[in-house]
Amino acid sequence: MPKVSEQHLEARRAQILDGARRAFARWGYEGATVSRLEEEIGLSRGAIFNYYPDKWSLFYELASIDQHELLTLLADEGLDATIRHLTTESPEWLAAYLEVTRILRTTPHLMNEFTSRGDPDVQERAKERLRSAYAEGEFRRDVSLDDIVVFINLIANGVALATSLGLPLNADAIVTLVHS
Amino acid sequence: MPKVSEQHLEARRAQILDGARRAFARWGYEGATVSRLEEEIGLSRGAIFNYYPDKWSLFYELASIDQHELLTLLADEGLDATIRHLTTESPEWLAAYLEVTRILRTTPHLMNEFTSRGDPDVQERAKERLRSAYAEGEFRRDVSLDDIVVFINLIANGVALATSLGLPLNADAIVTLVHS
Amino acid sequence: MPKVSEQHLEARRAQILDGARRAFARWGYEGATVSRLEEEIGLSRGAIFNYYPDKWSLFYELASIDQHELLTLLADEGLDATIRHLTTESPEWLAAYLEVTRILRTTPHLMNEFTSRGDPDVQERAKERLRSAYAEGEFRRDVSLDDIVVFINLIANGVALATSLGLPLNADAIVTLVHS
Amino acid sequence: MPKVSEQHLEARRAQILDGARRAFARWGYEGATVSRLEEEIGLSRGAIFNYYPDKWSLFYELASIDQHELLTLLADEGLDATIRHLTTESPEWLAAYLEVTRILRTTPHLMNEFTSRGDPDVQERAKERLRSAYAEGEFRRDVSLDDIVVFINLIANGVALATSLGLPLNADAIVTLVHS
DNA sequence: ACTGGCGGGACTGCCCGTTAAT
DNA sequence: ATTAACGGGCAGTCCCGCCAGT
Repeated sequence: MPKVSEQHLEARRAQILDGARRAFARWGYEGATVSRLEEEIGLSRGAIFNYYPDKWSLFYELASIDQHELLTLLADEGLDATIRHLTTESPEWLAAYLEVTRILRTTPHLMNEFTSRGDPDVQERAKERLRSAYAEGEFRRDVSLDDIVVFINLIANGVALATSLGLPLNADAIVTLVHS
Repeated sequence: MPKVSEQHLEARRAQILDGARRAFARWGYEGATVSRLEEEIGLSRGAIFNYYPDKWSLFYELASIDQHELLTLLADEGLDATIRHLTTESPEWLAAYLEVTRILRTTPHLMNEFTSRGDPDVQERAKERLRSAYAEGEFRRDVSLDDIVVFINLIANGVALATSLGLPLNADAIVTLVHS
Repeated sequence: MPKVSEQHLEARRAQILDGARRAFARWGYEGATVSRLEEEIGLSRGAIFNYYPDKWSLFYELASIDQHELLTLLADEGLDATIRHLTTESPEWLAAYLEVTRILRTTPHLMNEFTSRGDPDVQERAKERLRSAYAEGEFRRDVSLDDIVVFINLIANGVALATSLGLPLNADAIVTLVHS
Repeated sequence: MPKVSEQHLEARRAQILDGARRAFARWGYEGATVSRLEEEIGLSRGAIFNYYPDKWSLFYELASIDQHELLTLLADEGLDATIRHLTTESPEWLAAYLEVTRILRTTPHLMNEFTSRGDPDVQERAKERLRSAYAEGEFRRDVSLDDIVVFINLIANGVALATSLGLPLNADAIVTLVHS
């Protein structure tokens, strides 16, 4: 029997995630000290750690949400829309996202958890979407679909990184180059 | 009249850079504490900081060496060789390289210094190489050279990031996809 | 809505200042390492630096309190009482006070802040007190008031320094010598 | 059988002392790192520590020289000249001199050594000079000579401190005020 | 539910004096 | 005699997360 309504709890979680995303975007993961998280979120340590056990799980939650969104977009709207989405995404947030690869790399436990997370259903749908696009000749046929998937991943990463570095990207050109 | 020979000094610098690269590769930039640098390098703080004023300049030196190598490769051997080189580069080291984008991003002063560094001559030669490849029709003509350069940067970043994340890359496929 | 009462906070501040004064008195400014401050205060780094941003501001606060006390004494009780007060002040603390002149000297920024701090009202009252004492012939007239003020400062500093060096001072003699 | 002439050794010692005095004056005792001493002296650590076992003994030597000079001046030229000398002495050096009182205070061993050092003969002559000045009525008679000596010490210290703080001193006024 | 005081660990960079090398 | 590489200690301070208190 919670003292406050479920809605209140949800609103708090949203508030915390929003603020945390801003803080991570602005300062990066390590640069986003708990103190800065407090500022950006508008709640104190106690409140934040009441909802998320530690800083990492906050970030983890945000990354999971993103991954889900991106895969859903890929499954529903296709590759072009996804790439365009990436180029318009907050560069700073993407940079923070990239930053944590170090933490993942140096703590294998987290790495496993991180990569195996996500809704298998959406992942399957996204893969299916790419498969049919390949079948319909949207991509070059002199390279296997698997390699194309890797390449697309690579483009996505590249876009993320370039965006995070502040390089001006021409989304149209990239979309064109990826195809045929 | 230095106490030790120039050779000794050079050897020490190499030893330090080598160890530092390993440490950064293994632990990431922030994860590579000075203590771990000491371990990996095999020298004490006193020795290390006798050659480089601080941790950052150590990393900076390594990054500069890399950039120079890469541009030289691009200028001399062309794009394909460069991409292949990237895919065989130590993933861990690349990850560390990516990690510092945060530091660069949040300290504009360093960002400027970092991006404007390097030998202008090599940079020009690399650009020239791409220009002539474009003129010779190695790349698609429905997109401007500028956009292609951005795209290639993007590929490079993507390769680096994918490699750092441990994704298995098929260099041939990527090289193929970049062309036409 | 703070977690602890204002009284608690005040008590903590007092505890910290007291301990810090003892530590500075015992070990001098530079000699009072944060570790020793912890010991003397009885709180951890975390607690101390929760109230004061750094070691210097701790010292600064103590010095400000002292200066205010001394000027108030001069304004209310006059010069003799002030000199007597100085001779009974903790020699060790005065020594620490003198020690920081080096820090002030070598960092002009701090010097300005340090000398321009304090309540102007009390300063004015103290000056006024000296002015009327001069007018009433308490001091020699063959020297200007300005020079006398400098001289008094000098005496104060000298008393502080002598006290800090452990010289036994005869307050009566000094008071006598300062006058007419 | 020294390899170099005694003169050379003496010159080196002088060079070291000169540079050290400048460094201490500029940076204070603790602020004068060995590196800065090297710069100012123009010799390396090895050379410096070849002549003086450590930083402290360097300072000690300088302080001893000063004390001797000052007492000699007092004995030969009298109080006024001594005070004037103090007011024209390098303020920075005096400040460094004051700074080490902390070190002396916190290490009783050094304190004893420091205060008991010096040529007893000169000390006696200086005292004698003051005694006769007192006898000839140069100072007030309503205060004992001992107290006057303390007072003069105090003035000296005060002058040193004030000078070190950059206060503009009117030597004439001070000399006047000390007398009669 | 929420606050923020607090503990204590860890970081980088600096500093002094030793010592191997010339 | 002189150099400078080098070891190792330690300083200040920041930071995360716990939990006492409201």
